[in-house]
Amino acid sequence: MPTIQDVAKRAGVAPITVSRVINNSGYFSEETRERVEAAIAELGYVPNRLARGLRIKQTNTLALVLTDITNPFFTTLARGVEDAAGEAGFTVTFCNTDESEAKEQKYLEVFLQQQVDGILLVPAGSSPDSVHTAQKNGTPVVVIDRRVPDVSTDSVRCDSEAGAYKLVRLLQDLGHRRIAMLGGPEGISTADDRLAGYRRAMAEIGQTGNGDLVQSGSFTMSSGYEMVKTAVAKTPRPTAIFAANNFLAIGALRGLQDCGLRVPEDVALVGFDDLPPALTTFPFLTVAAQPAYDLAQIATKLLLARLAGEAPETCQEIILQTELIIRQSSGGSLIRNGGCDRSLE
Amino acid sequence: MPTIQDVAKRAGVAPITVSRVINNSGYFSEETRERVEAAIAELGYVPNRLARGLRIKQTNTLALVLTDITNPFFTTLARGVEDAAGEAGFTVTFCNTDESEAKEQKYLEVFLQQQVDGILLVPAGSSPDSVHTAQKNGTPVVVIDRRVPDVSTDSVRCDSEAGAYKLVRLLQDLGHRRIAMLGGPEGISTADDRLAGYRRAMAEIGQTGNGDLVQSGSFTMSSGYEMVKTAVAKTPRPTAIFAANNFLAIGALRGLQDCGLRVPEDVALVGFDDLPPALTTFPFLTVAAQPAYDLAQIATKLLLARLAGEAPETCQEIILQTELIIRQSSGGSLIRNGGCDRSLE
DNA sequence: CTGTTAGCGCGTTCAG
DNA sequence: CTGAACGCGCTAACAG
Repeated sequence: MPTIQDVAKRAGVAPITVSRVINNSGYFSEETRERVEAAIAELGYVPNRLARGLRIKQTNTLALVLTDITNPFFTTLARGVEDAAGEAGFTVTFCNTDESEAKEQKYLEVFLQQQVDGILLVPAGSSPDSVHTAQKNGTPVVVIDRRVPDVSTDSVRCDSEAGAYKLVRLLQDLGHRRIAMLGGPEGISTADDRLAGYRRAMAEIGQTGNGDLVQSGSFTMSSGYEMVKTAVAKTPRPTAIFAANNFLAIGALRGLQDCGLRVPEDVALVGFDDLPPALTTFPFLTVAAQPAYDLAQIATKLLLARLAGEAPETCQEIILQTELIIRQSSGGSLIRNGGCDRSLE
Repeated sequence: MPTIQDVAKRAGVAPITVSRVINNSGYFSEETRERVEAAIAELGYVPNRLARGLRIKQTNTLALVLTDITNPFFTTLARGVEDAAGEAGFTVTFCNTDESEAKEQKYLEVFLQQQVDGILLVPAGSSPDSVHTAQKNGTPVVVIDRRVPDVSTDSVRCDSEAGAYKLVRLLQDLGHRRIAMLGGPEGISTADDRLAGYRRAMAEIGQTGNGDLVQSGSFTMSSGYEMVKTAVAKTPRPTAIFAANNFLAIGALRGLQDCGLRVPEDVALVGFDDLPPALTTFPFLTVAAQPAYDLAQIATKLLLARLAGEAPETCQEIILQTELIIRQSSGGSLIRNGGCDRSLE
């Protein structure tokens, strides 16, 4: 592969001149620019970013650490990050921790070694280690979607507590009193906050100790499937179910169908996180939807501002609200079409 | 940030000795290893991969160029690549071209500058430029999912022609003769091949010139929505629709519902690419499913073999088959539950 | 406007 | 088993 030296020789100039042309920095005449560009084209020269990064101590790269790349919420997030970073001339490197703190640590280490300029992190657990590691290294971090305890860091997320509260209140307004909760992993702030929102709403109707109606699992379809079966086996049977994320809701729906229970006639169902329209055969689930794309844009811009030294000294904590989207699965008087073809509506 | 020199000083050894310990190469005593590791821990030393890559001319990084990261087919692909690469100690860098050849060129340039060791490419168009650019640079490429004309390169994909043929034959076996096709972008091999499969099946029932039944658009929900409306406006109305990918199928379903047409009673519908169960409220669409994860694993292993110099000289072209998954949307005698709750089945 | 010198952090080469 | 010298490709700092 040709180097900047080869280009310089061919153009009859010094390497630094080639560098100036490539990066459009400093001064050079129009004529030398042409000569250099001709040489670059003739040789098929490709600048080496490793060498450049080593020299200038900046790579124009951001890292995005996701916990589950198969979840549309996170792919939408990824789009938002990529779009915002791209506009600023930054490249994004993704990875997928599979909700494992060990993987998270490993990837983070790799990113730091790669000298990424900043990190957008969806934490896989409640350990502050990753954030600390990055901060000790002097690499700015913005935490997305979830809280991490015991660290001071920029963070951008949705108000899960309020979203959950709204959903459960909706169910209560529809007349439900016995509402089961299918929760996410304990220690994950989104799971904890959604549970808190549920508890607050339930307390308002005088139910405080309804431990038997609450379960926690993982953010997967199979977990939703298992938990819902346990939930509907209780006596008396819950009349409504709140699933703490999109995969849990789908699993719950499957489980209810397998039990021969109709949604919403026999059991109402609401979930957290919407499914993209392009992936949904029949929009059916009532959900609290998070503005994933906006979340990502805001987080990325905050990180870029930090890198540019333009952000305020103190840590920023930005919290967006969810949107309640009411569809058939919650049932009740808000939906009026009572035919058998509701799911084709 | 501490460098290898700092660690060396602290441990009372030469930098090269630290290097040997880190990379577990060459010889060193147990005692020096301990001293070096202690120094690394005390200083919080993080090796600089830029410097390492610059020196050894290898980054242990693969690039994965995707056209649409919101499509589950591609996220599954990404998982497969990441898993296979991770096992071999390689890191994966993703990007998203949005089906734009210009973006593809831009990202490719960046990846080459970053000195990635190999590239997995889902081409956004039919131009061989990207593959040529990489090959001229000496960076191995494996093309995934789609064919690229006029280049000799490794490639791994599914047999779209045969998959489409199977789907259309299924419709024909169910009695359909007037079958409309909602195609993808011309020039994208998967779109072209699926059209070819459709044509072959239609020719077998004596229909060769059914140009009015064929449309082409983009691989999006809105395109499917538009095209299906045009399709059902024809006289006589088609009795079945073949959508060339998952987003097109969803869009078609929406369009049919908006026209007051029931699926499958009024119009049968089949699609290409399955939707992940965890994202599907009601499994409903009959599809030709592609083994995305396996595809990715095979492609990655092929690329890694190339890098290791273990692959045969000649270009490999690996073609997998699709699986026909029959659900309600194709209708007909193969489904027997004729109730109104079929979509909740 | 252009060039020279030096060094980013690491690992190969060769010598002990 | 350990180390010294050198260079990977690039650019900051300074000279001219």
